[in-house]
Amino acid sequence: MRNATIGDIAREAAVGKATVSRVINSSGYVSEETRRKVVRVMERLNYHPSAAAQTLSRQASDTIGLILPEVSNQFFSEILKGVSEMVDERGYTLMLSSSENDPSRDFRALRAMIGQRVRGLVYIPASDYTEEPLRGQLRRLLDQFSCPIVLLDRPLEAFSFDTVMSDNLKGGYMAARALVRAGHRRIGVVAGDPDLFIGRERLNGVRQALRESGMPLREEDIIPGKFDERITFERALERFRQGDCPTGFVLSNNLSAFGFLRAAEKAKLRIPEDVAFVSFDKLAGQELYGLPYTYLDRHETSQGRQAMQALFRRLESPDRPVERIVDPPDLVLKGSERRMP
Amino acid sequence: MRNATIGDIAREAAVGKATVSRVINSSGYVSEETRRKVVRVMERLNYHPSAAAQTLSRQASDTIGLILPEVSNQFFSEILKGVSEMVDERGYTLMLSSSENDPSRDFRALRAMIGQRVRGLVYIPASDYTEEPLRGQLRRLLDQFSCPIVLLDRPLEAFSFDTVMSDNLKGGYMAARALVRAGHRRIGVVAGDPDLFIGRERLNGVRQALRESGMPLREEDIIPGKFDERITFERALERFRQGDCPTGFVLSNNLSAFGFLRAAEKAKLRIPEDVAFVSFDKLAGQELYGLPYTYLDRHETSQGRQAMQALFRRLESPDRPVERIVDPPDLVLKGSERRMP
DNA sequence: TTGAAAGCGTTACCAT
DNA sequence: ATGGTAACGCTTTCAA
Repeated sequence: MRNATIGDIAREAAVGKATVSRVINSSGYVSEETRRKVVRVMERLNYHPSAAAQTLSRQASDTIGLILPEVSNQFFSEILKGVSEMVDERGYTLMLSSSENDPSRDFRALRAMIGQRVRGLVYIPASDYTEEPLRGQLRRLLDQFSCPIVLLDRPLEAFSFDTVMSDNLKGGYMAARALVRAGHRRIGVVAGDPDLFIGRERLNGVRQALRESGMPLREEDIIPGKFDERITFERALERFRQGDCPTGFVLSNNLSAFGFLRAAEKAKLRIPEDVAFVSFDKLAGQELYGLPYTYLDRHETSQGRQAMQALFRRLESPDRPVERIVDPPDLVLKGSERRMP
Repeated sequence: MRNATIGDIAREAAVGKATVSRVINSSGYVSEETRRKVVRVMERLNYHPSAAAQTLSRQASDTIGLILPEVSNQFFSEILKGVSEMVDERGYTLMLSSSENDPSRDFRALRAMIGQRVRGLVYIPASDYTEEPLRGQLRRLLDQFSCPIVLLDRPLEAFSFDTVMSDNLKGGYMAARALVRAGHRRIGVVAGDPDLFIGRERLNGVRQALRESGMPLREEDIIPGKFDERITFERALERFRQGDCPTGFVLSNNLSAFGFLRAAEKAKLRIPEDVAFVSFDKLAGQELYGLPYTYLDRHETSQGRQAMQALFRRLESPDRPVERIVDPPDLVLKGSERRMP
């Protein structure tokens, strides 16, 4: 049973399609009487305008695209929440794609969004795309968007899009400083993916803080975790067993924290007695476990909302200067940073 | 700069639009030579067919809709992951809406999906809609879908859609039995939302197990948690302070567990020495904390995939009998169920 | 205040 | 094997 069309409504209400259209969009002149008549018919026939037809005719859709690297990572779920809320509030519709950190899936998602002619795109790239030919391919794809694009969480150098991201340098710095203040004299780090700017940046922040504190980061105290739980687990465990460890670590994100904590447990290291840490990103329900867990709050939901706001701002004034919103994290002390004698 | 259209391609390649269309869809006859020529032009012009135009013309979209109650609840994130994976694999596109457990937002989401003329809908309702007028409104909306609908996680009685859900009765039963086996002689429950079938069902499972074990559930041992963290926290704390408590509890979902654990901590009750439990749903990263956490694994990602598979099955054979897939949870013993002397 | 008709970018039918 | 053309459901312009 076909859905009612504007033609059906027009016929039943004995008016022209144009009039029905005006009623739908509350645009142009329609006498109150006609309006009511039309509305009644629409209700009777359960009329819902076809988004596809509207998009085609208006040459603009009501869809906002969101591409993110991992749907089921709590960090991105919170971002999704922020984006989804605002999309809803403004009466848009959300098209979601997950790249699972894979550039080819990232590109596929981009192509799908182009096909949808999305009204705006919030994009968390799977990679930094600093190397050819990927970067060129990305540019070609991004050029196809005739709508605003906001980069979220991961900036893309050499592209000038509005961007909302954390202050990663400062974050790394704050985390390391917290450990220093707690009295640690040797500090290590579970580094994020060195292929990602945000990974290097956090590491740089740590480096800088340690240098300033006169205890430069040693190469052997950098555990390459790549923002991956398993890799972090393996490397951290290896490092623990090797001995001669720092007393405190900076962890680069929530997945690093998972891996690190598993490794610590396996190595029978107590937190913070045997090994202390400060991590980027909270863990769902961390408060409960009695586990001390000091972290940098990156306001994920708020960042999602900010990205959408930036998108809407640009939608309204396309010529405004490019925006880069850099959100400084908040340090939340929960005891895991402590130095035990 | 407009996106290229099929007309542009046709002109540049000096062929008819129909031919270009055949190339796009690999349908009908096109000589290899022409095909190549057309493909070359499409690549040169970065051609991406307009999804809206295709939808309109084919009278069918490539979009799958997903409506869920809470985007940022880990349980639903995992479901989202399963759905999103399959949508991707089959070359569809995902439209996501979150109702935040609010029927009016639920309805709004449904209307949006109708407008999109989605090809299929995976629907986790915000409510059971057992009462009028809501149920009637829901029916009117659902009737507008000319595509398959699969109910996920929460069944809707009086509607005969394909359904994928947990075996909640059995889950409640298993959880309570686990406590009984562990030696508990008095068992309570943090009940889910009594307005939801799944909430009542889990409670019934617990009741049944306890009755069979000759220690019927007492009214005062039912803590009304409503699947809400805050409510559970408050009620559980109240109950703990009141004293004369069961030694073990069944918790109805992950949010109940959060609230319960916070309350236990606040009341200085140790797990499982002072109070034991078995909960529905895992917690992200629970393994890490050294917190014993016995739970029922409900295979969320798999359920998401199963829902999509059911959807595709129905898409392929619309006349097959209605399917109800009831997934029994797995009990994962992690020590929180233990009875300490 | 209203309606006829053109156009949006495809697909599919029908000729050729 | 190919192309012209009429849909598809809506918006928008223009005339009335």
